[in-house]
Amino acid sequence: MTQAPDLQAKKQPRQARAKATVEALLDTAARLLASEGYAAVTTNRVAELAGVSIGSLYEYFPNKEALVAAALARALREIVAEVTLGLREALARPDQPRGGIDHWMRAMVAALEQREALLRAALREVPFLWSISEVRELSNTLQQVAQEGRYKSSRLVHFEDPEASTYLLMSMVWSAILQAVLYRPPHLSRERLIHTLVEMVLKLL
Amino acid sequence: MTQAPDLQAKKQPRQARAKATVEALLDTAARLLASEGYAAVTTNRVAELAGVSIGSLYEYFPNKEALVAAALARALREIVAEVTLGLREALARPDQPRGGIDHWMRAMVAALEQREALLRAALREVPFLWSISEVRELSNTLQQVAQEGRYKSSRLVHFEDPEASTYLLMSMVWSAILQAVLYRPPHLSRERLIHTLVEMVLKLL
DNA sequence: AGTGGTTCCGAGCATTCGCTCGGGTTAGCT
DNA sequence: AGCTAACCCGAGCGAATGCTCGGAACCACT
Repeated sequence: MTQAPDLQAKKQPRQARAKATVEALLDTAARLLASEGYAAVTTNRVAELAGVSIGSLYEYFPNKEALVAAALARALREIVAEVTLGLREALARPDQPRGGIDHWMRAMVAALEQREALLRAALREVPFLWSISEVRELSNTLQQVAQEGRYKSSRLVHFEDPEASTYLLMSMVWSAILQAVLYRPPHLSRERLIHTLVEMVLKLL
Repeated sequence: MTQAPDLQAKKQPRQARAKATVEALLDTAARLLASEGYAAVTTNRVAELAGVSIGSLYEYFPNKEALVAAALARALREIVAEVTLGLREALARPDQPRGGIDHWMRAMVAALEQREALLRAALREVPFLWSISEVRELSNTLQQVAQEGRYKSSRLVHFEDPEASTYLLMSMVWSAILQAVLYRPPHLSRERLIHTLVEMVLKLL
């Protein structure tokens, strides 16, 4: 398998001007990846579109991979934050458990749909995706969030193997939503997806 | 997004000698993709490792993408065949429904595990994966297999929306297995995965 | 105004890789 | 044997791309 590249940031921007440069580079990299795919993300092009010279790019990122990794890590952190917030809101609702689960599902769908193109390109084309720490830790993070939901809600999962069940249930729901958002199966609208998933989860709890 | 490349075969091998050449190229491409990732699959390298000249490679494949696509399509057809066979065997078992479901799950896990590295590289790195027709049709094919299983088994799924439910259930189980095989979560052994999945599916039927 | 650190610049180097093309070799047939 | 089509060969072309490097411009501080 391909060797994991160096993803460490090279240098920290100190002045405000430099911070803006780095932000512009990250934005442009993400935009380009989402709209034209990984092959279109060339360092020269990113620098040009960001209104920055290629030399400046290499002041803050050791190589191309580190740039893309930073852009993806930022997007992933946003997603995790939104899903976590969604769970908190879900637990606060009076119409448990259906209302809570429904709300949480919608939060996940929204978080993924907002970044649909970026996620598609990342998952399908970025070779070093799994050497980005935020990506590797995602499933653990999600599992922790799910466990928290299980503890705090009044309902409990009744399985012989609650740990594996929670992990699998979360993993399955997440995969199904991701799949549906990215692949858009023609006969499965967003509403139908959410409703069916809610029913299935309720049946399992 | 990147434009879909031409994946049509250029010319058919007629003599046995030529057929062997094509097979060697497909084998080598798959092996290289599985062991070193997509970046390592260069046409010159594939030809060299296959013991064939680069000129001969381009006799039978119009471009690099078509070569990789052909190798992946072959692997996918094998997987579908094994999963379909697994369902037939499952339906013939006396210990329904648990024994059948368990058997089918094992068939899926085995089919995917056998090609673990190849699938990992394909799913993570091959940019044009979704312009391969066998890939695009996979989820439909699987759904049809699942529908067949639902009809032929004595048990029926009792959902308000049986079509969406079957699709989602199949999609979720498939994703969960694929996920588990490719990412090998540390606390989820094969046995634990299969057992938990069987329990969940039984609970949903 | 001087100074040292920070930021920015962009032409071009070095390398890689997909693919062509002109020509040689082999198989199958009469 | 002679002929044609199928098959095979591999040096090298052309284009793309990651990244360097020497130096200019800018900022914050005294």
